Amino acid sequence: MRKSSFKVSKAKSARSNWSERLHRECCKMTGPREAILRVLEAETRPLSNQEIHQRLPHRAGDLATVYRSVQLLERLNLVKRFHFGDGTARFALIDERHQGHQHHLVCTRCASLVAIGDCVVRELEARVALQSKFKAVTHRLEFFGICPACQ
Amino acid sequence: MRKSSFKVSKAKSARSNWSERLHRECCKMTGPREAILRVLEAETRPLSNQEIHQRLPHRAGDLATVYRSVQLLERLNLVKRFHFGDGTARFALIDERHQGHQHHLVCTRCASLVAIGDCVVRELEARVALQSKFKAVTHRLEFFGICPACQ
DNA sequence: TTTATTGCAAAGGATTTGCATGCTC
DNA sequence: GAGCATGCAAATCCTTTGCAATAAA
Repeated sequence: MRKSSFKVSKAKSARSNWSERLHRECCKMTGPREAILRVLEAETRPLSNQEIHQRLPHRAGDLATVYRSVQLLERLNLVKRFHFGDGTARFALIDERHQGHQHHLVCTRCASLVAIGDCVVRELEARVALQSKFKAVTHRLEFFGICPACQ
Repeated sequence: MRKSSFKVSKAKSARSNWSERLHRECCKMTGPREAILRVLEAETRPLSNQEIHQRLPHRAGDLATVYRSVQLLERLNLVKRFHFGDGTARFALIDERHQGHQHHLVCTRCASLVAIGDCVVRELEARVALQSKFKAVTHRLEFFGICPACQ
């Protein structure tokens, strides 16, 4: 079956990509880290540290390790951090095709996620940077709403 | 002097607006609440609860009261909450002319603030809502950078 | 073997809450 | 006077950190 074999090879390559990315920064590919990445791979919606920890295979990683790993993975641009406004950070795997820059529509009831195609803010960002004389200007844009299932 | 008398009357009307807004929701205009609003009025950049508390006139409000008041004022749409990514919420008075919908460019070093003229995301928001079948779609957009003084 | 990483427990910081007292309306 | 708001202290929740033990390269 074409489809499944494609999936397997895709998964494999993702895992070795992770490993490579880690090694490039003198970090090790450990059990907990791979487990965390798999948890994030299995769920599209952003997960809190707690939620990641709960989904980990039995005894595969302490909560503190989840915090540390997720922080590392963020630095390596493998995961993206979300702020929904409650004081809890949530994380999702970055879609490689968008190089980490992508915006989302998030359901405020169930936290399910829809990716928004393009970033229309880039031009505005350039203009803003120019006019304000700020350097290293970035932006954060998220949409919120109530998804069909929760309505 | 025209300018200052204008300022005074503007301040007065702002204060009675606050009062009115509070009464509309069966809330009282108390000493601490007015003091907090004045602190926010005096500073354009968003302040944390701690910072608000420190700027309060002597003994005019407990830190817990600041938390409670700011929460209330947010609900009444008098102040806007900012998340800069460190785990601390910051608050600023809402500019009435923008009905609470405005975007900002924030300096990541000193938290100084520049308001961005228009919201270019409105149209995109409508499109997003339509395609995704989400209801009550809103968005949050902030720009970050390093201001001229901090460069 | 060397060095990064983990687990555990404790600390830190922001925020919330319970409750008796005090203050607006 | 009635009911909301405050002060104070304790409790919660998320997150970070120190350090000895462990696992990856």
